[in-house]
Amino acid sequence: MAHKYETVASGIREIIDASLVAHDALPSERELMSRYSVSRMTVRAAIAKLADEGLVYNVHGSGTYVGSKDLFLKTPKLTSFTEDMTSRGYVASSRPLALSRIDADEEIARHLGVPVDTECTHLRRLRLADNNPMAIEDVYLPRTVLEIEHLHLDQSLYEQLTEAGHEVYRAEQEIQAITLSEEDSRILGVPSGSAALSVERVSSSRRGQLIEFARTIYRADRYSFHIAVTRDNNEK
Amino acid sequence: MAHKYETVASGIREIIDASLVAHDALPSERELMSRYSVSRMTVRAAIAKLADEGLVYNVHGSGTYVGSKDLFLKTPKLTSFTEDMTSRGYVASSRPLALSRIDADEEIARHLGVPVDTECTHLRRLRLADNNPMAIEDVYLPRTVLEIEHLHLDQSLYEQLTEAGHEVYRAEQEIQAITLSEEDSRILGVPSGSAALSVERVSSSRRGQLIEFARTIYRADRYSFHIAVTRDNNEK
DNA sequence: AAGTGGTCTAGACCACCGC
DNA sequence: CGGTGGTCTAGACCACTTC
Repeated sequence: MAHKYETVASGIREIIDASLVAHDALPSERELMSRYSVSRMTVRAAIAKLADEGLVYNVHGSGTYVGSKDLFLKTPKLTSFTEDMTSRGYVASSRPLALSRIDADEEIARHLGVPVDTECTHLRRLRLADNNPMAIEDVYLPRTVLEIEHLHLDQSLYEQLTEAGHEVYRAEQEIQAITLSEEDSRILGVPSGSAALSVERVSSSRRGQLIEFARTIYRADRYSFHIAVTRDNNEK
Repeated sequence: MAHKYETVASGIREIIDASLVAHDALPSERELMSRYSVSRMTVRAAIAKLADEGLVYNVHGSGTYVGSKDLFLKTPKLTSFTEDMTSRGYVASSRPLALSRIDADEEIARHLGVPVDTECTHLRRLRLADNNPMAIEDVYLPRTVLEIEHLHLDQSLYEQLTEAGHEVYRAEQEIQAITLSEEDSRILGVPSGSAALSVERVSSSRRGQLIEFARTIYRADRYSFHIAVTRDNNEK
């Protein structure tokens, strides 16, 4: 355990697991200070971390309390398809449908922030969960980010990007409902004209460099999107 | 300006607006300390607030930088339909379709965490943007939260809930693609069988009490969901 | 090696809640 | 009123990036 506040945070987790339920009060910050022999700032750093995850919440002047279990879910996180499926209890797999070098059309160029006709790598994959079709994914990468010859279909794309010095840190996602094309319906094994969930993702590095544009089309009958949001009343 | 860190945060905003663009470095924390005559912790509190909003980001050992404009605004936030439409540049309006007292069925009871047959208030509204149908919204509230006689159709529901001591603080949302029913297609003015975006929301207070279950069905041709996500590599 | 953000101490006073 | 979390000071050392 590298840092003290992480030790304290783990300790608080144990206290909660051992003896507290939703809306019970935690020991006060001053009590935790002496219990772990740390300064108050360290206790507050630990609590801030747990509050960020929604495990506890603060009430000014009253105390810190255990959050309700129904609301445990973390802030939405950027995950790979494999991570996403694993967390949903499926075994993820993948079948390549196409891999080619293309010139960016207007839409791809706009999303990647590059000029039209910039050389790009295009990868189209069928994504499966427990060996059943779940989604069709199209990924577009500027050739300068990852050359097509260096792309290994049997390794995680994010891992390869990290190794190439383009670690994905954040992404913007646009979620919409669409009606499946004839071809996509056939690939996904659903009736033609079915509804589907389209997720367009633009990924970037910590420093803001655009790395990837991807569109994933999920079967509506097998996939939904779950996010937790909070109301920010303390702006400005 | 109540607190010093807010003053510092405003000052940093001004510095950015006046002379910095995306990925430029901010003055160092120690420089800001002396410039505003505050302690380092206060500077860090200000920067933490701005980083939370995505306006700046930290790089350990290097500096604090201005976030890229494309990526800064969209931390997912819990918004009312009116706020949402306003931020998208539309004028929101509403037309009540039904208001009744019902007994919770299994689904509603599960979402609201109450026994089946608990008395609830049900409000169904057509939501319009610039006077064009955008969505159909069904809201279910336990009667103990807001009695049907106290519900005013001409006032914001969230305002009324706040006044009744049930301020909505966070929500879990489930987003999926659906195929519109005959009736909903007619109400929304789209062809029968069109795809639509369904957003189910369970709202709760800061203390975790479940307040509201709502399902909003958006026209797929007019609405999409935009969220920014980050990759959390620092868990555990 | 110099400069940056990350963690931490040992105090202090303020704002808010509940009795 | 006493106890709580919220803000703040004036230092310190560590970890990391950059040159």
